[in-house]
Amino acid sequence: MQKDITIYDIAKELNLSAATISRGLKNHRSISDKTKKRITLKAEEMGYRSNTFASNLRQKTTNTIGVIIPRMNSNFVSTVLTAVEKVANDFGYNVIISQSIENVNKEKLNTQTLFDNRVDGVLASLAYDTDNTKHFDKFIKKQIPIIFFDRIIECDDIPSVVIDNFKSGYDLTQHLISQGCTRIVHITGNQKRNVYRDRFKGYRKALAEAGIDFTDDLLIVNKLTEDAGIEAANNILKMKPLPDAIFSANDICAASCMQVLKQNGIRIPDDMAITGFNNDPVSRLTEPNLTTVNYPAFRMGEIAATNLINHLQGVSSIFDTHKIILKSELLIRESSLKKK
Amino acid sequence: MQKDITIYDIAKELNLSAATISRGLKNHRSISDKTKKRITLKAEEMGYRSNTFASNLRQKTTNTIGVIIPRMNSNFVSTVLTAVEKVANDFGYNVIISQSIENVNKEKLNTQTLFDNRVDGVLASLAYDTDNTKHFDKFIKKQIPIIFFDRIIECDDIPSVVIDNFKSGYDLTQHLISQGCTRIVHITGNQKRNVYRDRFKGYRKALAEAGIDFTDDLLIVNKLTEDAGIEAANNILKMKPLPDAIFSANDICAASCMQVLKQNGIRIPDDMAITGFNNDPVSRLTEPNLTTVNYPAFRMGEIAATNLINHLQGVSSIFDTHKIILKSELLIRESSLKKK
DNA sequence: TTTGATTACGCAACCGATTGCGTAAATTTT
DNA sequence: AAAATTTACGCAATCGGTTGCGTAATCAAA
Repeated sequence: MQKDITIYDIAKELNLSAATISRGLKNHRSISDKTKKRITLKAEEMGYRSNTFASNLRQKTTNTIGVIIPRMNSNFVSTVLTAVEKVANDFGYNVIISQSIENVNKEKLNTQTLFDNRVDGVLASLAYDTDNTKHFDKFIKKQIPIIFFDRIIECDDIPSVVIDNFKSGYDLTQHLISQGCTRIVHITGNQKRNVYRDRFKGYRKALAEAGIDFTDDLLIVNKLTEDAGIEAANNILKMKPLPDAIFSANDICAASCMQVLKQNGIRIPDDMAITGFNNDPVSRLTEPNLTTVNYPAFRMGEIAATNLINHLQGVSSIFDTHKIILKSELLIRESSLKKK
Repeated sequence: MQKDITIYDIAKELNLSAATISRGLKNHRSISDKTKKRITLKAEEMGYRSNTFASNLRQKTTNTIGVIIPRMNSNFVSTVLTAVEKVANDFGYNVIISQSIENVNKEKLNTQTLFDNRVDGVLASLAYDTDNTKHFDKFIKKQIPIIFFDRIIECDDIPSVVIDNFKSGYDLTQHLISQGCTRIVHITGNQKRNVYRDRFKGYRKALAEAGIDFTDDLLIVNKLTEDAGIEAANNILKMKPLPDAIFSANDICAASCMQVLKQNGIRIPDDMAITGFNNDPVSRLTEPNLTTVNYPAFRMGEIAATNLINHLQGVSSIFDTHKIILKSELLIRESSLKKK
């Protein structure tokens, strides 16, 4: 295992100083073109690679952005991450990803890890039960920029990128009502989380506008997992009278729920219409296909990462825009289309 | 934005040397317990955080492991990553994840990035078309340990963690044959990739043992995506005579394929049995549920990461075991159970 | 009380790149 | 040709922990 080549080694070979090598490699203007060429050539020849740590230590910057997400095993999150990684790489940034497993305490640990790793900026989508942003204060104090995406908390110091969950919830519900549904169950997640809270509000508003009463027994709050969908279905089957529609706050839960209902002889959408949320691939595999809301995941990751990096590079400030709302659209499929 | 606290600041406050602070914080035995306590307390009080770069620079180690994966948006990969992250965190390691997007060239770039970031070790699952390990040589030269998992290339210098794809392919096919199927289509991926090649071999062997001829028109090679499944189904529908079973090398493709077949009046499993691979959640959402092979994803990530870190810490060597084969099991569900 | 062993800590060099300041050489201006 | 600029580069300090070696102080043994 040979020793690493440093700028000092190159300097010695070329009878130059390390300072000149450093400047030459960074294309500094005070180095003549001829010398620059000699330097880069020699560096290449010797197999030089810059030592990030020495550089970071001196420059107090890491060219790394940290991302906190609840979990990465959803189509939505992995798509966002793909976009973030792409943008970051294009700008020469590295990405550190950490999962909170939907747990505030793990999320707090994650912020600490990212902080200790001195990330230049942070992108975060919050855990189920995160209800304040105190654990992000350390970043703010050090003026390390943060952008929340999707699962956010409104907060003066932290801008965010989201979709209009309220409107989407409203649109979905209105669609169900337009199909003649009046007894619509809503399956959702922890109401601390903006996305679920807002969808629920949209649902309430649509009901109210249609003059339909809302009663608590129509609301199911769970983890929105595959298993939770099965359990929800079993509870729904016990309801009297049976509901005529279900609006689940994600596709996975809607899909497993639908399956159990079908197994119990419920015809979808005739006996019961179902809608999901997210446009996850499973929404296209259920039978009937699931009506859902398309979520611009890639775009969201792209925008969040681009804004963060532009801020870091002084191109623009993340504080120029406090909240960016992306367009989401209703995808009406057979699971909610009652035959006339 | 206040200045960062360093060990020198703590040293000044306590009238000690920086060396003592450094040792005290690392619980070095040559520092008295009383002094250690004073140090840790003061450090806490002053809000000290260690500067990783200074430390890395000096120690020539980064406590970071790099992971290369084709994509993270599959249940299998995200589960592996979750396990890797968990193990790494438990041992105080950081994880850098990079996606090759199933592309050798991107994979090569990724190895370079990880190399430049001086990761202490590497875990990799190879892209579709990777057919040699030359781009990993730089790690080997520097004695940076690598472990391949799942998508591997047999190679003397790089140990791996896998499942027995050959046996699983064999078992699945034998199961289909036991159900009376004789004309079994195999949908698979790039044959450069061990996982697909081995499953195919298992399939061939089961056929041969049952005295069933294999003909090329029963083989469909594609990207195993949702769309590829749809296309495959359309091609299968044109086959004369129709096959009586399909063995798809993953669940996603099997699921979308099944859907199209059903829409065209094919009854599953009576007209055509279908099996997938991976035990992806979608395998439980199709109707009928998909027969598949359970993949110990979490365990695989756990083992790969643990072995790598143990090697880094000198506890054991990754070269003790050249290849670890995890147990995978056939999950027989309705999609392949022909009624008698 | 003296000697030898042990404990507890400090000194200073180092890791490798960066950068403000200084200067010799080259070039332009008067 | 002398003076004023400009060009091109070097010196040396710096970033913050780490660690081999050295030593004063404490303690046990003789």
